[in-house]
Amino acid sequence: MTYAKALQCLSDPTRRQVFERLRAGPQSVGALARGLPVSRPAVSQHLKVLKTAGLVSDRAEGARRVYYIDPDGLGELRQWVDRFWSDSLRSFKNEVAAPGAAAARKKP
Amino acid sequence: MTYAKALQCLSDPTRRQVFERLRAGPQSVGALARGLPVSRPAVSQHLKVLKTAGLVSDRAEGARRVYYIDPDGLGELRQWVDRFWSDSLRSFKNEVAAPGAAAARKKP
DNA sequence: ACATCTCGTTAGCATTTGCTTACCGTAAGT
DNA sequence: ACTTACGGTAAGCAAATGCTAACGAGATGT
Repeated sequence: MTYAKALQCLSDPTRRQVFERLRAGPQSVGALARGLPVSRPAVSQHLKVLKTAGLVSDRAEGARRVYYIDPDGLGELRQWVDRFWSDSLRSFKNEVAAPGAAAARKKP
Repeated sequence: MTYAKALQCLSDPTRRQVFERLRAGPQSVGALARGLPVSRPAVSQHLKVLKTAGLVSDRAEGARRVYYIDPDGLGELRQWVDRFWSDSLRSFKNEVAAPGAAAARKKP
């Protein structure tokens, strides 16, 4: 059920930008904010949400906090999408072959 | 860039419910609304959004419209998540091996 | 022709959400 | 001790978002 949180997190564009910037490697909050069009507190709030979704983790490094991507949350999302995609592809092939074959139609 | 729309679509819980109900097979709007805690127009609006994101398609069947999952939108999302997951897993392994090795630290 | 069923669209409303500005605690440097 | 750098949190606000109720259009059946 954690894929739901992951989806909601990654739905916001700027939050997704924050997340994608971490793809290059661990970074501090200030470094992230410097390359984004929003303020530093905004980035901090986004990181908080990303953390509660299990998408990132953080580690103290002196005065600054370094954030990095945590594969756990992304893994669950990946699993959900993968299963969904397999099922959908199968039922879609049946669909184009015999349209409405799987539908619950009252009056065919 | 369509994965962005897919993410925003699937972030809403009820919209995700609509989408997951189509997993079983093509269904009409009324049939979908009957099993959900929201009104029929709400379902109709959700389907509209899902359609513009390439996640579903529809076909006229007499007076009613039957919706079904379109693999295109989901496929792009899948691709994006897959790539992201591979990269993240790799950099995460490097991370636990040598913490901060990939980080851009000004003062090590 | 009339009534019925199905669905999309609009207007309006309540809630949520992302952002900024301020403030406060902690860590390092002098 | 004082100052500076870094980042989390709270308050407040403007914008986006999802919902319902009401209406209109097209197909089906009698």
